[in-house]
Amino acid sequence: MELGDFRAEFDDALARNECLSFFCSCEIAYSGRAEAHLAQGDRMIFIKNDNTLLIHQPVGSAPINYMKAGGHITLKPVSGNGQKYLHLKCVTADLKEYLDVQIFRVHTFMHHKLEDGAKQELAGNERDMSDMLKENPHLISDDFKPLSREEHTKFGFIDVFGHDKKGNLVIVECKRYTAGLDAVTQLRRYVEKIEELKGVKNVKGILAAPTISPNAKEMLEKWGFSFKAVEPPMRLDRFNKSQKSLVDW
Amino acid sequence: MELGDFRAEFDDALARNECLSFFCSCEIAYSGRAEAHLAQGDRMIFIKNDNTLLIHQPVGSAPINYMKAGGHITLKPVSGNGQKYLHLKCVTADLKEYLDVQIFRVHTFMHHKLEDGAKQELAGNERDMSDMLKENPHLISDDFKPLSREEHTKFGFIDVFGHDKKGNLVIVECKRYTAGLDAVTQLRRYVEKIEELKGVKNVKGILAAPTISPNAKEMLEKWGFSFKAVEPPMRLDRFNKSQKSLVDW
DNA sequence: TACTACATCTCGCAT
DNA sequence: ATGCGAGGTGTAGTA
Repeated sequence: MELGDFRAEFDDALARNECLSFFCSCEIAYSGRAEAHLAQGDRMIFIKNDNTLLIHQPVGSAPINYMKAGGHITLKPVSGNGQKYLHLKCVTADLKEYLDVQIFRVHTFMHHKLEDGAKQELAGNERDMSDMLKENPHLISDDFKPLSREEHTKFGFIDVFGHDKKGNLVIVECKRYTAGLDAVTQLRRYVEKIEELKGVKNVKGILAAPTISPNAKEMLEKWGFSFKAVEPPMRLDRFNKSQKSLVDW
Repeated sequence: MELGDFRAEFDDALARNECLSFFCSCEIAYSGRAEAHLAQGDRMIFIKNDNTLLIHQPVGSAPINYMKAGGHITLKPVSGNGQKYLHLKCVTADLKEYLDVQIFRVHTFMHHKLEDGAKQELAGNERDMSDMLKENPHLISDDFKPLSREEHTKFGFIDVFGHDKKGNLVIVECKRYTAGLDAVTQLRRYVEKIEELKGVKNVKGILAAPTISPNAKEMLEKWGFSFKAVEPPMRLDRFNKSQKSLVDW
């Protein structure tokens, strides 16, 4: 696609607040929270309604460059060093971040006004897991009595909080995947804070997750906490519902 | 765009391992690490060389749905309930994750073979910050003598490790942004492990970051550690280099 | 492969 | 706005 034509259509689409996407050959520089440079190559570039700008290489999940919503976007022709190219620029409102793209060739370009008010519903996150543990305390232990869930304190928030028959306070930290060292330190922080706050010493810490890493287990036991193997809820759902069709959710 | 035409062109482009991007009206279901559903609306869909699949709503940085590289992608026509649509499906090789997209309308479509072997150079990450502190130990204190950087141990890795003139071991944990509770617990874990490993008690913990949150500071001081205000390196670079042009990196 | 921590993390929620 | 933690986190580095 000829660069002049591209520029005219780009500006027009941008002015109408459409979404834009194009494949191009470009070179990229970013300056802001870090400094980055990417040599010339083919990429796909997206610009959204809110001026979010995403640049993707032909492989990988994460964008190689991006600017968050609200940036100021411009596209200017440049002639220099015997070559012509377009300079796509995006600057944040506070002028702290810059993205500069030298566009040498545009392979294909499309733009359209997109309408979408839908929000994704999601099941099987950590919140659902703590719900499950509060509703099914036997998954933790026979004498666990949950009192609250997602208790917010100024030093963090506790997934499930309760007590046992022996009068111990019990704090449960749950993770959907293999619990690591960070999960243990997090649990420890909560336990110590509750002990301090309530002025007691009989606070039990329980880490509930499908699995735990060896080092984390070692540290957990050293601190007198315990691990309880618990599957995250949506895995159980799928097992129980035996292959219901995915399209009709 | 007519759905039949789209399908033919889609299959052809996919077979040739091109990158594909299109705007469409669709409804989405995901099942795998969680269960998700997104009602009908306009989105942009990307498919990369490695079968990475990304779906973006018209606003926001993160994809609303995605499948990582290596999935098996198919597009089939469906007639049912008096309506016709296309069923875009992506399944991981281990069959543990499914993405199902009902495509009701395709607004625009493009595809092209992208060639890109470039890798991004990036400066100003945490590694650069620990480098800076090792090279300029006075940023920590006048008597800090660094010994190693990014020391890997089985219980985590320490950003900068050294000692002072009084013979204390010194562990520096650095963060590029405001240090929070997690940074303090991380530092504490390293300090305690080193004390245990070396059988000593004189290990000083220092948290180096541009700022620290109030709760984190409270916890830091309670544990006898200290905070040192340090700017991440690339901010200094920009200040020192006084506005060098961004395009010529 | 598993484990660990960073990320220009992003996002949501609560203060 | 800031603080805090989850995320279908993704990604890199290492044992």
